[in-house]
Amino acid sequence: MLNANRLHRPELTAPLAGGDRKLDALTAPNPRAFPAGGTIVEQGTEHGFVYRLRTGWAGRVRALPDGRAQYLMVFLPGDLFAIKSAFVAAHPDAVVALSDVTVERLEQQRLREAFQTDPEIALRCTWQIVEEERRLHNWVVSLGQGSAEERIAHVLLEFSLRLGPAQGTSRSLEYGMPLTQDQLGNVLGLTSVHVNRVLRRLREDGLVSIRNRVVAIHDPEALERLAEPLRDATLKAKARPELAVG
Amino acid sequence: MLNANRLHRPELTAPLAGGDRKLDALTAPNPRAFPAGGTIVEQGTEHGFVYRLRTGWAGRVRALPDGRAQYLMVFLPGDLFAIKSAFVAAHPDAVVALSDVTVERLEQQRLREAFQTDPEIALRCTWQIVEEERRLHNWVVSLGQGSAEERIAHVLLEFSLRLGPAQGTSRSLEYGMPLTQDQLGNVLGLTSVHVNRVLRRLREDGLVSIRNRVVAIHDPEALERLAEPLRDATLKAKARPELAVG
DNA sequence: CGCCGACTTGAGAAATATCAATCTTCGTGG
DNA sequence: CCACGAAGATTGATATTTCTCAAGTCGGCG
Repeated sequence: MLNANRLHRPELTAPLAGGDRKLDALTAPNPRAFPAGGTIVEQGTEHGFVYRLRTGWAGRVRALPDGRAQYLMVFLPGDLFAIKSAFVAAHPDAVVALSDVTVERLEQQRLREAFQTDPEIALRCTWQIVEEERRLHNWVVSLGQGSAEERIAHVLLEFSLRLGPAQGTSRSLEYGMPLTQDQLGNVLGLTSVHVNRVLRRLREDGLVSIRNRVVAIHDPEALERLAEPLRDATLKAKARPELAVG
Repeated sequence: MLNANRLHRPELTAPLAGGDRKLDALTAPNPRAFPAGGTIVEQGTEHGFVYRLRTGWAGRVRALPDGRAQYLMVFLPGDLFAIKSAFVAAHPDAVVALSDVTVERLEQQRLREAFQTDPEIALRCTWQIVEEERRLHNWVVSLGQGSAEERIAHVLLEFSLRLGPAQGTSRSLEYGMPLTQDQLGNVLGLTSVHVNRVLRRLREDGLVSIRNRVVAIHDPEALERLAEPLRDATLKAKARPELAVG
């Protein structure tokens, strides 16, 4: 059975972990595997499933008609996606595998029923939706106001926080990160060349380095100082969304 | 009583309009007025209300510790906001009045009850949440990939579309728009100086002009051609979110 | 009248993109 | 085990976009 640790979810405190475990019961027996670069959910299709990422990284990406591309969300193990499709029509953007991944599928119909009868399930799903909005808000702030340096510092720290418990610490100072610099550019709204140059500067300044798909944070304080302006207040206050009592 | 037309919501087809009317019954008797620049919802506070914007423009804005600011959402008449606070803990960002506004307040408690018993209410609220995410996705694409010109063209067209029915056409070629160039910059992630220069170019090229808080679109086709790469597929397909049957 | 906020414009600086070569790594077939 | 090829990373030179700073200008309003 999956648990919060295996799912790498620092935020999943007890009630969320409970909901997460209960999702197992709704999960189709055999997880599906996709190779890096594969398309997990096609653009604009309707489909009867909600997904939970079991291993690997995935991302929602929008392809512009002229060839540009922009990632709209990065999913790490434990994240639910296409969750809103359980409640509304399909999303217009594809979800692709950023590394080799395995995903679990949940039938929309059964999830909807469980959502209405089981508060823990409802909390787990609601948390995902709210968390996703929080990330989008931060993303807008990052793209709108952050310099390349700030954006990169911020995103590397965010991944670190989200992966934290996987390494048994509250923050991973070293973690696997499958994105190419090109993909990182499409996450951050920068060209891969510029991502590369900024990463070099950060490496030369001893803040952080990426080698072999592994991020190593050498000076967490300095990196946080850099990303500080983009840091969202929710994290500072350690606030957690709580289900309002109906 | 409010109706879809007065609320300026092109998207509110019958079932949404029905939910909208039903919200009237949940609305506190006296709408509140705020002057331009006023704070409707303070940053980080808990409050027992959901709001519906009746007249004027408002925006959710994040202030960075170093003085920068970034808007996360622009609300037009008819929009519900702080809606998620009915289901989860408070949002960390303030909502401010971009013009003189009047807002209606809805008690969270009563809205939650109505949400669970009335499908039209549920649809109306769900639509708002999904719509907000759609806008955020487009915003990320715009900030991440759009040039200043594209972003400005795109946002002016978006406002036009959202206000459309107010002028009795499907698209307003002329509409009031209370944002200063400074605020527009904080929406688009640009400085007001640059916003100004780009607007001048667009004006000189005969695409669009802003005078006296009024946007006049002189060449809709050319403006759309400019914004085309940022246009979201949902609009092209005229897809509308539909409540899945539980 | 005179001030204040918003808009406008200019000059120059900084950030980021573009184009074009390498260089490295790594898997794969011979 | 090696050669090769492809994809990603790195770097340089240059162009473009956007910002910064500074100085007006314009229009409404007390």
